[in-house]
Amino acid sequence: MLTAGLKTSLSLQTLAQKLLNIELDKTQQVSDWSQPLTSKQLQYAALDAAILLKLYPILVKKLERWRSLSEGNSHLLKIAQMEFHCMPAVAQMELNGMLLDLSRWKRLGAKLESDQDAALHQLSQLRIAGNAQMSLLPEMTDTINPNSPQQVLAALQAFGIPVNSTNQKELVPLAKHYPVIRALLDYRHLSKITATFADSLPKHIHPVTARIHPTYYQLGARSGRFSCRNPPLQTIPRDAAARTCFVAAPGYRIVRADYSQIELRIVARLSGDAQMQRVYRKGEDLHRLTAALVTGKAIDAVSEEDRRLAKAINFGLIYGMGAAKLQSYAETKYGVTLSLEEAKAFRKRFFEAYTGVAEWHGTIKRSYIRGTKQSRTLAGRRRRWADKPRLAELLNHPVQGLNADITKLALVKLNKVLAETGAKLICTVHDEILLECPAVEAKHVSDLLHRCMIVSAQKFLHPIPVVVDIKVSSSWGGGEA
DNA sequence: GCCAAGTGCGCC
DNA sequence: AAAGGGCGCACTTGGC
Repeated sequence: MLTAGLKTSLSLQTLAQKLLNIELDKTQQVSDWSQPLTSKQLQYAALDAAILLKLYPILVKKLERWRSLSEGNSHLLKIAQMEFHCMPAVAQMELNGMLLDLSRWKRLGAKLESDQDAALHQLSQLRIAGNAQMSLLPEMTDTINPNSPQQVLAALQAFGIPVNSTNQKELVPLAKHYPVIRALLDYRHLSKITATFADSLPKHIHPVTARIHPTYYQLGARSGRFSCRNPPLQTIPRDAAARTCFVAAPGYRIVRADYSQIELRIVARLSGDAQMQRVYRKGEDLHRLTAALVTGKAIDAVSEEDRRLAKAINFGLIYGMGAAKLQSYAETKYGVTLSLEEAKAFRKRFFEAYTGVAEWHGTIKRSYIRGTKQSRTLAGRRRRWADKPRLAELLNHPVQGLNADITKLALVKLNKVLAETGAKLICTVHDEILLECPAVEAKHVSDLLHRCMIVSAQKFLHPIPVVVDIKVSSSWGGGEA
């Protein structure tokens, strides 16, 4: 069950070969280990461990050699050591796993399935406006597969709906004009959720522990983030209906904490942008400020829709999104309709208002033009590219990567202080950490978690304030501060 | 039947 | 001048 470890791209065999000039005979690896071990197997196992001692000093030297002058001469050994110290936390997460309220989950699954059937039925009933004689979808659902992009596209085009693709980006703007597209999107959403989550999660319940133990890949993402599989607990739908099914054991509570707007705070820190710094230092709302700046309204006149627009702008533009993508992103993810001209104008005003961000982009653009093939976070984490990276990758890595550094540092600190409590680490989702602890300890444990996360982020974000939202409840959903 | 690539979409 | 990033999974498609 426990598979924790730094799963790297280099095998031990390769390392031994390259650095020690030793050929490891791996033929024993696939031998039968269930019987009493042969002397060959014992030798193989011992050598596999002994080789690590020889590799250690060589690898440490290599890590020390990689210094970055621009980042206070920090070397890679530091970030590597943080990864090493993070490993026990990862092992704990996998071992502890999460508890799923199976009957609740199955009730939710049944509801989703009936909703899905209803959506499919609606799809078959709907007639296209202006084409009342023609029933698009009996044909569509009887003879074509609604999961086939090819067939769906052909059907939509046959009825004169102007689309080139059937993805959300194309369909969402059309949903308000064509009920059939609304129904199709509803169906697809429900079928995604039922297939990927409702049906699959119960299969991952461990027969002995009755809990779900996914695999966390400590360096699963090139940014330094974790990835998570079997099942992917980092992609559980965020609505309460799904997350309240992940529960604490009887007598226990789930304590969860997440960083508030961590990526935007990192941008404020890295760019030194005056407006962003000011808004965070005053504890104000960055999205409202952006809304005011791009629409020209006074802060108090900003509507909820303006604020949603601003979220799309903030999250999109800091990583170099263009006007056309901003337009469809705002529509698809935030339900805000923009013309291309508006998108262009907002993009322009965003960079006029946040001049520090514009300059930060300029700096990265220059290194992009110089053809750089690597990027570092403030903590010293390095990402390298075999070929020339895209600009957006260079813009993103210092931010997403530092978020990973901060969360991992928090896990390291947490592992130390949690030992004296009954709390168990059960999950982490990029900027969020979940613990499960005896109810009586919940207050104490949430204070510890809060402290660890704040201190870790402050180390890099100072003087930008750090905010951690923390909730205690009997499940992953709901809960109170 | 299997496999790899492509499409689409869940999360941060 | 312009260019969002990072994942994992279900399903189809096209080839064997």
